[in-house]
Amino acid sequence: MDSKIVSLRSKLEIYKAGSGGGHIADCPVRDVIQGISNKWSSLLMMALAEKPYRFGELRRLVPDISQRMLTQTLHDLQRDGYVHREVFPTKPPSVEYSLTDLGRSMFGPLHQLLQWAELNHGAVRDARNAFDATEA
Amino acid sequence: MDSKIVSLRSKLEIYKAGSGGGHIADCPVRDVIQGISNKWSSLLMMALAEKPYRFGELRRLVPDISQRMLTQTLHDLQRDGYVHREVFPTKPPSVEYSLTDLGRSMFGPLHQLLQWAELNHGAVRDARNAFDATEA
DNA sequence: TAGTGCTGGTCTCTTTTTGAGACTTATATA
DNA sequence: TATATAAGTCTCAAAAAGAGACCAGCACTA
Repeated sequence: MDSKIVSLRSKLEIYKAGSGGGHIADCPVRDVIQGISNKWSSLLMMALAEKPYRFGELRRLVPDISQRMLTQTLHDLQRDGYVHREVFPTKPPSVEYSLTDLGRSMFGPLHQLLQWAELNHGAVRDARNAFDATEA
Repeated sequence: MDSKIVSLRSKLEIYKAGSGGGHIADCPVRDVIQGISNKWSSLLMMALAEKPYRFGELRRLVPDISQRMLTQTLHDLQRDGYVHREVFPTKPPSVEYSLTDLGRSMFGPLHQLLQWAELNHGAVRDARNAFDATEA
């Protein structure tokens, strides 16, 4: 058994134990992971890892995100310290979003996962097709 | 510029290009990532990476997941080929969930991200506190 | 000078997703 | 006979996400 896995498991146990008054912040791993486990976070991290982008550029880059969710996801990423927001006093004012050091640090492992996805999407698609064929 | 990032970026472009009739499956990376970027997937992967678990055990291990979402998330993980579901003909029948080879393969990079979260939750918490202090 | 467009959003409304919790079926146990 | 257990499903309420109108301030155009 990998000791690292056992270590993460123990974090899970901490939360499990406090089923009475336990709050999500009691499990640090969950607290951090749930901040980036949503539909748009990893996609925006991927874009910003390439280079800083302005609000409108991100909107065009990810055409199926609503303005509302783009605002909110960037706000959340900024709050967690992954993204820096800078307003330039142009007319009209423009806003640039870029990764912070913490954001670049987090993108390291995230990037590994994205690469796995790129390499293995075939296997996942096949599994999905096989599953759908047998259950339907 | 890291050529790997550019490579992933090009995948994003493919989807961007097809804004007319583009479907999410046109971007393989997004297709795979969105299957695991949700509230419970990584948590259940983390649990099952330790050892196989039965339905009721998982429910007790993660006390704040609803039975409905546990069923659905396991179903989705099984559909994507990460999880194997086995029914044992006991009375009443019991069901065991375990990782497949594909699931273990995906857990490699996911685990790196979980470890990052474990190591850096302090920095994230600090960033959050600082942000909340200035905006309030 | 009125009209138009650009910026980066917010506001409201509708649809989708999630959560809470009762209910099920078949068997074992008290 | 009453109760418990397993692994769910079903229904209804609450929360989150998506669609799209709307906003302010300024520059450019007609």
